[in-house]
Amino acid sequence: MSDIKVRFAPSPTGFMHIGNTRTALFNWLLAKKLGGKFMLRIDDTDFVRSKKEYEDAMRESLVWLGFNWCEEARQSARFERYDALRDKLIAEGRIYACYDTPEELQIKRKRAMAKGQAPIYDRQALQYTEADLAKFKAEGRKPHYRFKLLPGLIEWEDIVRGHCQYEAEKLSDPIIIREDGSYLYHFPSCVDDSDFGITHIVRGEDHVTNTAAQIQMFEAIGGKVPTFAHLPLLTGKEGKLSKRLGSLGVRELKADGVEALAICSFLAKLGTSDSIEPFYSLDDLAASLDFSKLGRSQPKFDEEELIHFNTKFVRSMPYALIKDRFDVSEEFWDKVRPNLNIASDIQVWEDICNNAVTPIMEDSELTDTAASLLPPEPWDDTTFNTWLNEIKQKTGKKGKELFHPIRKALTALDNGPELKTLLPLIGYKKTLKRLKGETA
RNA sequence: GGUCCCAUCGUCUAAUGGUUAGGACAUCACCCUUUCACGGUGGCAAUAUGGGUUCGAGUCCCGUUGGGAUCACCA
Repeated sequence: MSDIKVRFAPSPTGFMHIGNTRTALFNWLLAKKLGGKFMLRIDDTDFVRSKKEYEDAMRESLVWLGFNWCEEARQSARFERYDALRDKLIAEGRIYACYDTPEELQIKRKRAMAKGQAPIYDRQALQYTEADLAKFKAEGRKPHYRFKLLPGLIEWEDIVRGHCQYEAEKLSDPIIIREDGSYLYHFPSCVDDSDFGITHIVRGEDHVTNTAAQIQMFEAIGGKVPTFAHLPLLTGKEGKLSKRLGSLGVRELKADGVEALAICSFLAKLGTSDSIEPFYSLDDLAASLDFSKLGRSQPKFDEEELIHFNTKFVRSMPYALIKDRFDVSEEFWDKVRPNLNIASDIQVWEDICNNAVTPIMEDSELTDTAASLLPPEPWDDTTFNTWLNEIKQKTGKKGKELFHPIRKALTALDNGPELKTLLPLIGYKKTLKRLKGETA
């Protein structure tokens, strides 16, 4: 076992959606491919927005998707650890108190931008006088805290972006502790990644500038800087699709009959030079993972395409994947699956073959004739053709006029598997009754 | 506006500076199927733009245009 370890760190402030899923997927696949571990971390430092309901739903989605995790942590249980490191860094001068109000900061930002300058924090807090401090105290103002970035070039080798570099001077010192004392994302995330031995961080490219700041944070807390991979963000027709704007929930997709593995196959290959094709196990998908095949531009995610792909996925899905979900035989599945749109439609066909169907009579004359000519069982491979030819001769009907009324009488549907394969599944008795217009 | 990133068929992408610019998905046509489908075979379809470097540029350089990210007391 290698010491490779990755994590998926959702904040329980919403449901699992397509953007989340992609991030989790790439992390899981990387761990699998490298023989490493995948851990789940609940980033619930935002008490206001974090909800148990979301957390539960997230786990449920993760399980459904097949992303099993071997370890779990929760940030809200680790405040003592963060506090200790916070105090250490405050003592070292790397974390400093600020008393600007959000309004003041906003004004500063706007003013800087209006002047064509970078809207980065001016570090006024580093120049407070005793008098300033006394005044804030008298006013009852509470501080928030920032992490002080050291000047210089911050560099890293990104698995997907290659060499990356930022000048620390052009970045804003990130706020890491709110006025109410609660932690923001940056700091706990670095502490945890360091403490839990995370070796690779795979996330969306909306985090690249965060990475620059966090590299200094890892160094400040004496942690090892992990290897980063920043995935190009998915875009939709309406613009970007991120964990905040992402509207396409995994639960909804599941409810619509989209297979977990279809989602994974699709997301893993979208934006790569591999063609999007069905993978019927996550292990196979992991084996095919290759970051060098990822493009650098932002792929468009189209739900229609996913749905379409899912249909293709289902139609060649092996029996092993559905045998515990539906009570049908392998033979039945193999015969009917080329006509399914979603897997659960197999139930519809199961019912048509084994339960009562009220036929739809389009051409009674034809179906009556068909009934009178229906040969008794046992049937063999030639039975259907022979039978149909007799109906054709007797009625003079052919093509669609011949097939459609029979199909409607037998299945009450417009389309489906070949009648030839369907007939033996329905059987003589039901066939005969339905041709006569009886519910059977 | 500062910083960072991106730009090839409708979509995802391939192409050591030399290819008829390739593949996949979609689409269209045809074939198979005595029906709808499934399946099979083909066709259509692209280097954003202006300069430069070079014998030769999708590829290297500069500009322009367009897009995205970030600059939150969100993550």
